[in-house]
Amino acid sequence: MTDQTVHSPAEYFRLFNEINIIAQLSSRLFEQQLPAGMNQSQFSVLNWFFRVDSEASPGRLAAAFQVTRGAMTNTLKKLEAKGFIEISPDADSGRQKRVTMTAAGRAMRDECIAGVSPLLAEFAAAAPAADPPQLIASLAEIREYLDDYRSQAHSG
Amino acid sequence: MTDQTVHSPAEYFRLFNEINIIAQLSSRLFEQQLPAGMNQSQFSVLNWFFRVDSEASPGRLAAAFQVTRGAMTNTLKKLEAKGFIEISPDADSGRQKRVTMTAAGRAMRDECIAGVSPLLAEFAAAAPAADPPQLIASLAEIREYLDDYRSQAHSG
DNA sequence: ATTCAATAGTTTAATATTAAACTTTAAGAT
DNA sequence: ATCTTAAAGTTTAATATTAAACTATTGAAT
Repeated sequence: MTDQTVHSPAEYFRLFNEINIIAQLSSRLFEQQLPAGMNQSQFSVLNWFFRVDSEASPGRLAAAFQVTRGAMTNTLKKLEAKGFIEISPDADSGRQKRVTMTAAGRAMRDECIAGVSPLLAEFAAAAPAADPPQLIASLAEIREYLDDYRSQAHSG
Repeated sequence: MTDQTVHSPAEYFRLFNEINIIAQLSSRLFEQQLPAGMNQSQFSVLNWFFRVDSEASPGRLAAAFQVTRGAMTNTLKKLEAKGFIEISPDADSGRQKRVTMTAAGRAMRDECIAGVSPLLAEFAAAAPAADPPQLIASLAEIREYLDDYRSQAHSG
């Protein structure tokens, strides 16, 4: 149990302000480094298959990225049209689908990483955040809180 | 090569991932607390007039929030239509405009704050971030870096 | 077995945003 | 003075997202 002072709501307000502006700026910068036709949402899905699991339902992906199922339907359609993923019926459940990444998808994921790496390297070299691991830990905590809050408020 | 002094690009990648997800979740939560017809962009402009200055050009506001001038034109139109701001010609410059907040705008800003306060208070009470001021400072540093980076990369 | 509710995915309408083209105004070079 | 360039704001087309309505499937209760 840490000895915390009570932080003001206004402080959290500023916190979310900063987060929003960074999200906007960084998303734009990143997307500019991606190969033509790719955006952050599409890349995130390909990268998820690389990092997390070799297959998933659309709903699982929507939950992972905190977007609506409709948004994920749209993103997956784009990826499927370009041959980066395959969408097949799920043998175990008629209402679910099974999404997997193709070889072309893996290649595109690598291309995206290559495109983004210089920017990230430059960023890491400049090191504008004093302690990234600590920062990530704090943000993860906030993200989990928000995620729980949403679940409670909407379905409970 | 340790990640202890020099931080890895991958770490920054995770950092931006967290930031993006939080931005998405928090924006949605906040907007749900605002009075009907108001969104975060519109509220931010009203709040800016409260916090920062009593008047501004559209371009100054666009720069403050890191959105395009086109986006700001759109937001200001909405606010003007509802009588929350006034847009008048600038006496000193024929190509600039002068935006000010009306009394109705101040009232709506207060209403927004009232709507959002319970959520923020709940959040502050739960205190999911160990050290908000430190977190804000780190994020501000990143935001400034990104802002500079963009200026350098795009204008020379 | 039938009914009812929940779940997975899709579709639709509305909206906010970007990038780029455009208009108008200002400022500087000659 | 005239021309050129930059700046401020608007408009347009494209796109991603949400919320809500919709279809189809599953599972549970009776």
